[in-house]
Amino acid sequence: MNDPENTDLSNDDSAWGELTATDSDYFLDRDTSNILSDFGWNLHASSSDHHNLRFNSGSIQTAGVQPSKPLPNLQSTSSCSPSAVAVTEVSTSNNPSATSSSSEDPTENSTASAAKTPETPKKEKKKAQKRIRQPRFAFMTKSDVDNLEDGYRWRKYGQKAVKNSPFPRSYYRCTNSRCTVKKRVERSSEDPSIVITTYEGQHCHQTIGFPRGGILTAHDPHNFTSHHHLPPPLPNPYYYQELLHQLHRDNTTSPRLPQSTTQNAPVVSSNPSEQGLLGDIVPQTMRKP
DNA sequence: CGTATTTGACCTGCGC
DNA sequence: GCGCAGGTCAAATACG
Repeated sequence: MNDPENTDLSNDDSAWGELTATDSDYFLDRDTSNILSDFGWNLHASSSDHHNLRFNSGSIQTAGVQPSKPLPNLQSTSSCSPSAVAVTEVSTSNNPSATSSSSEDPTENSTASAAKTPETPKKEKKKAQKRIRQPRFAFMTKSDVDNLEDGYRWRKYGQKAVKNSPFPRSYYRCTNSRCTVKKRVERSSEDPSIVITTYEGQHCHQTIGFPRGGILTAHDPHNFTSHHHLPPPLPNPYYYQELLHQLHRDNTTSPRLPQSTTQNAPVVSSNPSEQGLLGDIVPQTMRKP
């Protein structure tokens, strides 16, 4: 393969730039509202919002796989429904040609890879239905921990060594049996302190809170002095919604980007805990249920 | 005992 | 067609 996103993402800004251009990945610096709506989140952020969401070098790098064509009515509320997610023609990580479209089967969703079964009956089924790629988006976070808390529970189902990277990539799946959201976590080969998280799909349920830090942590962002834990709950539609609102609000008052109070690293973390970005972004409603 | 993680094997897709 | 790399499965293991 030709240098998949993993290495690209972890490399530098230019890499992300490439992704944007060649891989049709979603970058929030384009049109946030469109992107989110494509993800099924009917949000309407003002055009100014995307300024705040410009997570290029120095902020959260957010990218996702953009469907070759507008996603068909992807409602987050029903994303768990096979029909809802169905027919999302999206390009794979880096291979525009690797597109596929078909109905998604939540149960069998494991995609074609359900493979491993010695029996062949499933094999045929696999062939019948191509692997489906759901919209994805990734972001980089400066963190010591790989598995960032995002309010959801994830179950690790695999780990793979990544080419051109000394760090393995971990594969997680939402523990919600109905939820087909997956995420990949890997460290940047360039900057080991940066964690690259890629989400795929949408949650069809709400967060369960922060198991370890407790959602209470989000209650007072200022308490987050450490830049561990607390990843941006990106995949959460609700979160995004509030995120946009918050950003929009901030933008109108001060055009500052989510600043990193930690260090002036090449890639600023999205750490809510340490900087405003997600920490500040956490909506009041979420802080105070 | 139930749940989560680890890890080797297998499958798929793509480039050559 | 072959080989490589990414992605997933599932048995074994660890943990609370």
